[in-house]
Amino acid sequence: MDARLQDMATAFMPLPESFFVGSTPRIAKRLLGKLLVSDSPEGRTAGRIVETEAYLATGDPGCHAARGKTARNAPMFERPGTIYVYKIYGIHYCINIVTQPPGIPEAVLIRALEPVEGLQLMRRRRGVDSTKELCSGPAKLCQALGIGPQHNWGHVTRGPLMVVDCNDPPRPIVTTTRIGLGPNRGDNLKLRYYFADSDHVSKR
DNA sequence: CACTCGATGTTCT
DNA sequence: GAACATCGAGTGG
Repeated sequence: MDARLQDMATAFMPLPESFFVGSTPRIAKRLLGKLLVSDSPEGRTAGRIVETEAYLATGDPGCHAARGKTARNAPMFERPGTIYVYKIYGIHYCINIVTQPPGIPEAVLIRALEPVEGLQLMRRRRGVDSTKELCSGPAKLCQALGIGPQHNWGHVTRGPLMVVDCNDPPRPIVTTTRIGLGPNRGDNLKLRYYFADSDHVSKR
């Protein structure tokens, strides 16, 4: 294997399942700065994770699994690293990564990316030009990366959707309340995390 | 800028 | 029926 291929292999080595073991808020913070890489027949798209939210199995009425297992939330009960894609408001998709052992439904919602690779493909899929508009929201980034129901039940350690460490230096993180939850649904819990200096988060 | 509202499928009351 | 981990078009300041 020549040096260039070696670099590629290193650069796109997915994080191991053990990365997704631990307390969910901790994993949500640790995911900031990692790359989400999506391969499809149209090409590769990738972005740096700059905003996440944690959803907990207990004491969190905003969690999709707060009232038990359903056909929709069943992937949340699987192994750490399992991909949970759901449809919201009938038209958009959002992606979560499971963070607890089987039977404990906790996950991290990926809320925003800084576009890194395949920006032209992202623009085509999104129908917008502005780089800031490509991935600055949970449904926007799914559209930009071509994420849909075909990825549900998948696992981020085995393509076509992977989380990759690129050894970025640490950056200051803001911890605050989650977006889009109504009253009494855990809207007071500080389980949202984003890079303070990022221009690509969904909301300040 | 801020705000309202429509799109539309699944889940829950 | 109503709510929903959203987005974008439209309106008004």
